Amino acid sequence: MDDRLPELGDLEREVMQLVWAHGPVTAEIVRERLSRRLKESTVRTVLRRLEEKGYANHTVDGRTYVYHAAEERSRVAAKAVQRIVDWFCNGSIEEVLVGMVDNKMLDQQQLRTLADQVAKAKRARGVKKE
Amino acid sequence: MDDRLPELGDLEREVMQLVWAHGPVTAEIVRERLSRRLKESTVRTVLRRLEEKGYANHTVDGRTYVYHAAEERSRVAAKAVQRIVDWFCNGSIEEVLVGMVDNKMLDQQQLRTLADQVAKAKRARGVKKE
DNA sequence: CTTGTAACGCTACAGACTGTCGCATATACG
DNA sequence: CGTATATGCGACAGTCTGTAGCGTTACAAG
Repeated sequence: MDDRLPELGDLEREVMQLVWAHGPVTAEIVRERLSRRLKESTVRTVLRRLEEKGYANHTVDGRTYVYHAAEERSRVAAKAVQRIVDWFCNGSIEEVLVGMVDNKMLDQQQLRTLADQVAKAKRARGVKKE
Repeated sequence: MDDRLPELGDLEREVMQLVWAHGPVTAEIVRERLSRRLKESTVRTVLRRLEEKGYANHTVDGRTYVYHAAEERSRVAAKAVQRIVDWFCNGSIEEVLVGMVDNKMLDQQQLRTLADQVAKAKRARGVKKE
């Protein structure tokens, strides 16, 4: 449940962005949307590796592979953050948040608003998911 | 001011932990504290690379190099998180935080307490630093 | 001044990971 | 059955990381 997803390279990350952004996609679709112009085989290799790494799944439609994100973007982000926290702050999320405030990446105003948003979101969803 | 620090390998990270934990250190000190038993040259190489990457500085004491962390641990962590946020959430910290709550890494209770702590910390320090 | 010793940086090297493909293969369609 | 197309596999170069040997330099004792 808390499987550590391997890190991604730049291209891999860009591809995942697309998968997350435009729902299930084929290698061809990804190729088109991609900023860089790459060969299909390149795209397919990346997609395959993404699957090996556990970031994506694929289903078959006719003879075409359709790739889906294996995990929600926010979930992956959360895990990545969790790892950072474990590495640099002995697991203290507080420390990171404080650091972010110190770094002007986040101010108390935002943090507070956030707490409310989260509380609301949880209340709205908590019922049907738990 | 928002220089992107390169990522660290496992050993590099472990060494940085030591630098942060036991203030300024020499290669020898690091070597002793390190879990793995490594050659001095190895440790020195890592320290040097850490400096090249901008994570550490060194001053000279006699003929010995003393390494200091170039940035606070919490600051580095914050930047790392910032990067995650940029990559996976279009810069929306909220999304990550929400993801963390969804993922049970953080609950509203904690978030709220956090907001208070931060506010207090900022008030206590804000005066003399700004 | 010469030499032993300790600390340093430089260079190297193998293994992993990543970006990029070419190519042999399999399969739906006419 | 042959052609086109989508697939996976294998490959290769470049980079990063862990790990270390070695030549060099500076300080201390003889």
